[in-house]
Amino acid sequence: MRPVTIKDVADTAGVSVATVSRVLSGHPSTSEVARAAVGGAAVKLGFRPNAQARSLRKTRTHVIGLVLPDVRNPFFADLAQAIEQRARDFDFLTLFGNANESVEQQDRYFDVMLSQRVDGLIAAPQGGLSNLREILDSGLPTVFVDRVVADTSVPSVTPDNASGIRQAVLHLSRRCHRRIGYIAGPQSTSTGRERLAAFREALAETGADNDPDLIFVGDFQSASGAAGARHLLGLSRPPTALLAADSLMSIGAVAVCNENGISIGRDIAFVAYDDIEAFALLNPALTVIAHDVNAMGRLSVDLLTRVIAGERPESVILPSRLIIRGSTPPLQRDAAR
Amino acid sequence: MRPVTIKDVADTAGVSVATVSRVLSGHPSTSEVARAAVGGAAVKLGFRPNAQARSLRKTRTHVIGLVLPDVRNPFFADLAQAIEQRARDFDFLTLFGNANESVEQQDRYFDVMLSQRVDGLIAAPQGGLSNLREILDSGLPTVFVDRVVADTSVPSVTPDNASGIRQAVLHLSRRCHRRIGYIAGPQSTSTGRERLAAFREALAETGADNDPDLIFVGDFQSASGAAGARHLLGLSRPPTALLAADSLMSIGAVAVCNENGISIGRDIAFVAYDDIEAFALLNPALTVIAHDVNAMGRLSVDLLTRVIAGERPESVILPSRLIIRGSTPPLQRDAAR
DNA sequence: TTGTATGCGTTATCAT
DNA sequence: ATGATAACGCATACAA
Repeated sequence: MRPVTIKDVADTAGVSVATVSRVLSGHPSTSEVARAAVGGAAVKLGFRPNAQARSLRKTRTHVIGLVLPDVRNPFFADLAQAIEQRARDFDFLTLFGNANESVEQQDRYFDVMLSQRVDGLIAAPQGGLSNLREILDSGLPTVFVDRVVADTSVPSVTPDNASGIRQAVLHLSRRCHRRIGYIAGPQSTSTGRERLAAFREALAETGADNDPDLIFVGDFQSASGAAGARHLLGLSRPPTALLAADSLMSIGAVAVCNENGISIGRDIAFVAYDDIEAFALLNPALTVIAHDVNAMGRLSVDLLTRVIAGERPESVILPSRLIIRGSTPPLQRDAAR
Repeated sequence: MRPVTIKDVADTAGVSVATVSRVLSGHPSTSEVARAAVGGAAVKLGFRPNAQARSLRKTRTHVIGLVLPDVRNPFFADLAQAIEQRARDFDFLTLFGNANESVEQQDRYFDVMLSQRVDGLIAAPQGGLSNLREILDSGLPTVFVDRVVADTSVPSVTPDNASGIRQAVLHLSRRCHRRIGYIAGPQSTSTGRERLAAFREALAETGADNDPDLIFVGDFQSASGAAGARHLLGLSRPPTALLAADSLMSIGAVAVCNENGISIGRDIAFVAYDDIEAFALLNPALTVIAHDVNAMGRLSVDLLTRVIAGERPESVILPSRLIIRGSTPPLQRDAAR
């Protein structure tokens, strides 16, 4: 079953390949009869232009690459959806790579994107500059989303990590919590680092306990959230409130609280990062640090199109918003601890 | 910044393009000196083979297409992850298309996959045969996953929908529920149809109320789950148990129960389709119809590789398992209704 | 308006 | 083992 080529169409339409090409790409210099003949032949033969051949000839592929750390993380799934939809507006196909929170897989996808000659790249990177060297050297238009790599001039769209964490800690502080357990993200990511730094600053600002034991560094996966909760709850002086740096770790942590019969909202306060739909269903519902994921996706595509056009757009920081729900009631008798 | 080609490498290595190609593709007929020279030049210039040109020349692209209905649905996100990881084992890159539960977008992605000349296609289709005509006619190796299209000879990997629903209804029946509200999936999908049919059969088998009002047809999105719950709870004779045909609709339905102060487990029983992590966190945790999503993903890739190899593998149906949790306690005083 | 011919970057055939 | 060259499918400069 040999694929149908432009030559086959030309033969059955009784014209040259050049005419077929012109008709199919909407070139103005085509006669009515040619359009009819070519159109008919193309439909009859079920012709599909070969994208490889086309983008070999032209310089552009009309494909953008998207490298994200983890599709199973609802935040990134939503982001992928938003980016893909927006890319569609610009007639870009999104080639999606899931790095699975692994630097090796991320690097492999960067390689693939280069080989596929994508017109641009949107990535939520991890690790340092080293593995991105080739991408940046190649001149491939690139935009970072959610996460960034320091010491690059790559435009980015990121959440206001510092503000989000600060709002959460201030809120807990107003609820009289002084021992706040923090399940941090991996320090190989900018979000992991920024959120942890913001947490420490907020601790200082509010005068809450700055106890190293109260900080557990996870890896943005639910298992590490569970491990973090186990560590924190097992402390001789356990925290009265928990704050986790992403949704997956929050899920793991909540599961551990449930297993141990520790009632969120009554025995312990809880704030999660990222507002995923299921968090509102919990009883009590979870207080979260929320973002406009859709805007984040749209903006990253918009920035990328401008980079492709040769501009150097400014990076964007999107506001974080604390949504207060039942998991962080005013601290009562627990304060005695 | 013109991309580096094999010609550039040949020039700086002082050999012909043929030799460069042979060295780079590991052809045995190469000398040690040639390997060294080419390798050095390639690294020095940061050469990336052009995948377009390569797959234009060869017949294979080493890319498989994956068309799924909705990345935001955790079931499909997990499935995408599993498929991608397995595809990697076969050195296949996964080109991902998100149909957004829309037939038009699905069709557009089918088109794209054809144009990109993917080596194979895995899809969870919706709608009828019509829009798949071209794919099947083209001879593109294809496998269906989760959903199927009737009257095709496309191998598939699907969950045992009938068994899953039947187990759930029998379980509720044993818990003495006789009025079970069902939030069905769209009848344009095989899963939507099969699950609804199974529900009706199970109703007959258990002798539970077969009241048309107790069936609400949604679209697999959370908003329709909410609408369904509102409809069912507003009935003059409301159900004592709710069953929703996917995780997103379950989320919407649970949210509505919460809003209306209807306590799941106490005021109403609830069974959700698909075992997503957050469902175990709810209080009480949700009873679910679960599947081995990872196996489903792996198997679909395995089947596809066999189709690509020219075989005609048998379709696979994976077992459904009912995981009983707190949301479906024995019916007590509510039975009076 | 249409056709001929060339080139995009790579692989493979055929000599050497 | 290596080099020259044709071919993959398409778009376009140039001629007609």
